[in-house]
Amino acid sequence: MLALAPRSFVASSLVSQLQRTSLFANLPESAVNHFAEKAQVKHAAKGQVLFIQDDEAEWFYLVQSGWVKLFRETLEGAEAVIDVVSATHFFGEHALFTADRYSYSAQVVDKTHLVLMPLSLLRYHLEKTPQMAMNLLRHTAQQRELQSREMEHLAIQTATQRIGCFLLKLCPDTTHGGAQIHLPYDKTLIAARLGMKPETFSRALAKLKSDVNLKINGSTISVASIAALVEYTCNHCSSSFPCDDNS
Amino acid sequence: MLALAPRSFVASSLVSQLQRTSLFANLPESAVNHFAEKAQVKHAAKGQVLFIQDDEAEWFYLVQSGWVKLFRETLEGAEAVIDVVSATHFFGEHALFTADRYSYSAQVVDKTHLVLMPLSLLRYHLEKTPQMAMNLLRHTAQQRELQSREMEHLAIQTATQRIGCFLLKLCPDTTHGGAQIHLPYDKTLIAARLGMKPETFSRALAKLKSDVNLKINGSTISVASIAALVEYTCNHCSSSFPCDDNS
DNA sequence: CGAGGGTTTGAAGTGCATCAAATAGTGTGG
DNA sequence: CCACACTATTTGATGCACTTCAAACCCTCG
Repeated sequence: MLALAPRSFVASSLVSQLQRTSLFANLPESAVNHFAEKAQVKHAAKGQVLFIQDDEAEWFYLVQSGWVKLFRETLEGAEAVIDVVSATHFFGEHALFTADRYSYSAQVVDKTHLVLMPLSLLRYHLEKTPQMAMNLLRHTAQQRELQSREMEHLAIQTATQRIGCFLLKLCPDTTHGGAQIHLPYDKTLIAARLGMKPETFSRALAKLKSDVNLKINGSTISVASIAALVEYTCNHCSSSFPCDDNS
Repeated sequence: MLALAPRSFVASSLVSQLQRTSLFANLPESAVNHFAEKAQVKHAAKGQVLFIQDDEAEWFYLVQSGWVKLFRETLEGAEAVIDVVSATHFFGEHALFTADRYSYSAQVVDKTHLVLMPLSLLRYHLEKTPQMAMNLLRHTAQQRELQSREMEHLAIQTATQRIGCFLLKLCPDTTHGGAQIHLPYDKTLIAARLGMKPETFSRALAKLKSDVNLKINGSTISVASIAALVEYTCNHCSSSFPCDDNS
């Protein structure tokens, strides 16, 4: 859920952008064009709320650039962050299966470019274009897989280990030895994303720093040894590193 | 994820059983027959392991009766229970999207009747029978929805509240006032299912008992006031009761 | 009746949250 | 370019929730 978009993503045409996403891959060009015609591009600033839980759902969203927080709130004001999505990722599409209501809220957390497409069009093409149903099915199944890993993490890992896992997903796969990474968004938001409080995040990151030899400078972190981080983190997870390869 | 099968489920013919599941509903009869022909019925005793994580996946499973635990294990032996499934529920089908390997282990926790069907047949019909793809898509999307609620619970609810939610799902929807319910499986397993230790479960249930006036007799529990339980539990959740209506 | 697993209870420790306050960092208007 | 205002982050002190380890209890089944 943390993969970053290729640099060229935003620069290319809308149709070509769509074709490079999991949902529109290998679709008849006419279908992709149909979506591109009905699409609306929207530019949103930090803090803007795109929709809230239980809203009637009309659109689903593709992120071109930036970051969007997907979350739920309880009556008491506690917030559960479901996901934080970036370029090439979709959200809101699942409202098709929840009586056309969004089941979470979405808020922009950084300057963001979005593509809005009608859910009705998606529904139409799910029926009409079998490849689209297969694409969405594959996509949804993979999301479910990722989610169930996160459930496992919440249930059996410590805060420090969850942070380690988060950092590992930010390391380029090709890297051996060490890596220099950059936190993609607010530490406060990362904390919420990992199911902990900001104070806990701060302390747990400090612990990780001393335990596996990190250098931390604001939101830039250099990992001396990825192997050490893997050992620290992944031994307490059911999957072995790298665990995010959806082949 | 806790819905129980109608009593008549096991008694009916295999084809009719299939047709009453979300995956086979509204399918051409020829397709359902095709699955029924290739299906194997299997009877498994408590403790039997059906497959383990990373096994090559050949079958997906429908539960006719009994209970099956789906879980993952870490190197250290910690166990995360993904789900505990009963009659009319499927599992193993998602291996289609994870390179034909199961991504969790499955163990029978009570005398269980299963129907095994080849994943290859499912793959074939997903391509050939659009309604089947739509059915699986709807099913997967709903599972994802349920999962994300559980993630929320793990992140922001206390052990006691999670137990309250679990009990509420066992109450017949139609009930007003009070209800008498029966825990469907081991308390130890329920604890694991809810992401806590058996000791914690025991103590948290005792707390719930005194806080919302339960009567507990072994695995039989009577709830004096469902409303009280709802207030205790659902105010700390983003969805309002009843939250499991997938319309 | 006895063995073994499930369940409860107790005592002590750990991890995370909470509340409060200090510090660092960022963007703004002057 | 600087000072201020505001937010993000860190740090400290304390409390609660959950776990751990250990032992007792209970229940079922051979």
